Amino acid sequence: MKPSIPKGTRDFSPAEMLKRNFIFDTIRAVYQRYGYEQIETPAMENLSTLEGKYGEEGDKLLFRILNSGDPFEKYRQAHLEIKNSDVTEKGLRYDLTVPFARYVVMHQNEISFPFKRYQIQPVWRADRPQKGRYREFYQCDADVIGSTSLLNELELIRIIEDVFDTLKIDVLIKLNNRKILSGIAEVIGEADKIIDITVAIDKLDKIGLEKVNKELKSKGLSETAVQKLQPIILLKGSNENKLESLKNVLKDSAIGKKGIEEIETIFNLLQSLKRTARNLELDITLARGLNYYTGAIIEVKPNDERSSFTSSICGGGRYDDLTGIFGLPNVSGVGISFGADRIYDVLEEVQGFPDFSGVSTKILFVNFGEEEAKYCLQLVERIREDGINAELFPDAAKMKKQMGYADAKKIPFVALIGTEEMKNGEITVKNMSTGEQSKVTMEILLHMIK
RNA sequence: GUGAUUGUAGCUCAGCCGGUUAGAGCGCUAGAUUGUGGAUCUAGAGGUCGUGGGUUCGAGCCCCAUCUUUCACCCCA
Repeated sequence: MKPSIPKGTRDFSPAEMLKRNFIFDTIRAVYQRYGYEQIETPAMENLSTLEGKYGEEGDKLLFRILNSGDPFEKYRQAHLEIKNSDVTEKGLRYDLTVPFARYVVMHQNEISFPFKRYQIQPVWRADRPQKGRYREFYQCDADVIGSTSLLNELELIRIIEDVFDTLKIDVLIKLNNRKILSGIAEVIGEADKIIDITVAIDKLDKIGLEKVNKELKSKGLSETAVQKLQPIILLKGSNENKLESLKNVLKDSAIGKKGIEEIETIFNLLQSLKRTARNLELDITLARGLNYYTGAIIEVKPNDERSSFTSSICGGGRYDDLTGIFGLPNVSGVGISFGADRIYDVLEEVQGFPDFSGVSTKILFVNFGEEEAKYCLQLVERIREDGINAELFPDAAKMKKQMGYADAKKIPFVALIGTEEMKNGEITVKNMSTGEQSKVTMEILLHMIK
């Protein structure tokens, strides 16, 4: 049979794993520097945990796992109609936030709040694959749960800056607040249509004002409401200018004013760190994940001409009551998630990966035969004791084969030890990039390849 | 879920109007070179033309279905 893998999934070869680990290691190091602790949760969750948390669309994109055995058998025999819930009760996780909420509720007695956790694991969505969209991809989440302080929002923004600074990706961080969106819906007299409004204006960049207005009307917004909305969604200028305008627009909305206050607090905190925040933009058309965000909404996009990515590579926000549905009310959380696979694609486009040659094996010992190999084994052990990656070729293959192996694997040094070297206690070492070759002692060799 | 698009050697791709035994470059293996990789030369291996049907005297090429690739919509990391 011809081997294949499921649609939207990928294999990762050694060269790709070096790059992927560069991303994971960077994010992990930053998370740890800010005091976040790692957890993992199972690949599969009970469907009761997942269903209804991601909206109608999300439910369709859940991978459901068929119960083991032949779950259809008894229904078939009795000629009964079969419902999904009869044959599947588990599903692959769709994101890391909902499983985390479940984790917090189940482990609430072991956790001392506020709990700062990070989690780097794959998630699965039965989406049609396309640019930057896979059916299996890694999310790198950090959340703070059990604290309403806006210092957490500030910290997450600083984490985003640190990660992309380290990865050397220019980004634009967009910030909004769900309370501002609620305020806007309120002042235009369409408070109950907030989801329709936010979904529509979120597309402003993409489809333009005209189509946004058309969508708004098709969702049942009145002409006057749409007209009232125009100056608000077209707000331009600096963050300060936008905030001043919004204060005026939302002066009669308590919730709207609260949202403005939160945004201002975050900006002020950033300024107190003497950060210019030039890559931080207040964007009131930013809606995202409306299903559980209640306060801050964060989205990060690449800001580099060489990248064709217009979709987000990191997103997040505050959700006031995510654990409520699992029976633990009044616990607020705020978090972000880096999309590792999209960051990978961006780094490829901007050629931002460092050179990984020589990060693996530093020296290969050529195998000339049983006796020589046995002798080399001790030397390889000695080199590894110093923490240097070294290997002995397992077969007494032809020199051409062994040298070719070193070449293909970009191993910078090759040691050749035959009967002559064994007798004299020497090591013939060849520098594979210059072609130079010399006879040295172990001490000198260690110095050379360190 | 909707609309396009792709599939020929390990990889990148040719393949004429439907016509005999499907080609190239790179890679791979072996040799030139029995203790020396990359460069060169020589030889060799490697194909169910994604899969299953159909049309035809004849299909890599046309038709249908299906899987897959890529892209857009919806939605999203």
